[in-house]
Amino acid sequence: MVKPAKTSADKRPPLSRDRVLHEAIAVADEGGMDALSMRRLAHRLGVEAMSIYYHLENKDALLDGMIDRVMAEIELPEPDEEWQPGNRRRAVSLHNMLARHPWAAPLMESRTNPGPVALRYYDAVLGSFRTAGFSVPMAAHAFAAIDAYVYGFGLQEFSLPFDEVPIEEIGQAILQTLPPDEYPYLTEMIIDHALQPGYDYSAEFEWGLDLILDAFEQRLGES
Amino acid sequence: MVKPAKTSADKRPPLSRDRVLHEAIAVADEGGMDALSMRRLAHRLGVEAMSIYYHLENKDALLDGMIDRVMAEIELPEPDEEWQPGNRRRAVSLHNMLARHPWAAPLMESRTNPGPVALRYYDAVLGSFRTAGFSVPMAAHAFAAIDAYVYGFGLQEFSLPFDEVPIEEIGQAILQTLPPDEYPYLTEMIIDHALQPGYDYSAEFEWGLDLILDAFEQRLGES
DNA sequence: ACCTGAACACCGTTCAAGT
DNA sequence: ACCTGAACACCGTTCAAGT
Repeated sequence: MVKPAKTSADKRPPLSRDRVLHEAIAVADEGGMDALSMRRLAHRLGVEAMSIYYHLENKDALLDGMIDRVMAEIELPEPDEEWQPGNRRRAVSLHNMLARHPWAAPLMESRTNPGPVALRYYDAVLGSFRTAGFSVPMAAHAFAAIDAYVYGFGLQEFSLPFDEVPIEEIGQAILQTLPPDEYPYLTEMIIDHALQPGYDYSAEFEWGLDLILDAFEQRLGES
Repeated sequence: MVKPAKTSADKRPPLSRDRVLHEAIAVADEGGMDALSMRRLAHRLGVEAMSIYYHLENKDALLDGMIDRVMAEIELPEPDEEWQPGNRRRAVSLHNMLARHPWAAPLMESRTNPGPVALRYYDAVLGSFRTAGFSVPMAAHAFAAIDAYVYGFGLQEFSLPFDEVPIEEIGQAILQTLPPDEYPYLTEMIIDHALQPGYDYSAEFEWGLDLILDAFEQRLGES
């Protein structure tokens, strides 16, 4: 008997850990963490909910796997790169990753078992500071401060459901209900800054990032 | 007929928006966001789940109410206070609030309708910068950078379930499974820094905060 | 005015069973 | 080896009904 050749429409690729993780990230990217249920994910994979449990132990393992995957999207500082441009590139690419995966920031910080991708990432970043002459405590300061800034900025920037409604309308809407003499500085900020034509909030990210990087450069020179 | 005097054990105080919010915050503080279900909350209030809906429209309104309440715990910069000590005090008290309510950081950033408490907070912070001579764009920079740092730091510090297990054991556990020659800088950081007797991670927060505040002080002097 | 019971459309997960 | 169906203990919310 000859095995019948299957047409491409005939059958989906078999379920696998990889396919499940890929689709889970897609679901979370589109609809947020609330949209990611085992049942809905299974439906998108053309399979029953219970089938997922053959490839991943439970939902926690699914979340760990998703984090490991998106962390691989972060560019590492290169060994032959100066610490500042290397970490600038890393921070910007982390920021971009958080833009693609708005659900990731809170999740990354609440998981306890770092995968190999995470460990390599930590080691590369710490290495970039140490080889540039940072002391061990100073490397800890730099890692903590830069990452707190990047995650925190991403948290406010990307966890808002502003994909459809442009930020101007939000500002306008707030202005409508705002007694201007009760909140003069907030009113001023919205009118004279946030609602100005050239305003670009994402430029704010790199401004603050450079402030922090420059501050470390300075401390390095002092010691 | 005389109304019978009720003994204190006889009856709980009647349900109210205030009691619901108070208890909801307590539940989230103890068990995290996952523990907060309408049914469990109702049970703690000695009431059926549906009773809550009389006082709050739905779970979203509950979350908005919780955020408004915890934001009231943040100390505002005073009008007669210098911008730097005022914002240092504010940032530290925000950090403390996030320590008490680890669930708050991701939630605060994902809500869209700021209550009166939030508006007053924004206005007070912006006012402290403007009266100190910050331009409007510079006040925006400062607010964005400082708050990104505080929220991001709190995110990594408090969303970990490290209440019971001390951080040393975590470090030890990671070390066990870590091939030291593959991750030399990470190994060094854990052994020579994180596991040292005097190590205090919470001191890291104020170190980075002062770095950022000083950097703004400097830019102010330059312009 | 304030609270409840039953019902609906969902969850994650276990476990025995199918191929 | 890989997938499924039925079942369990949960969710948020609607709606009509109780006092």
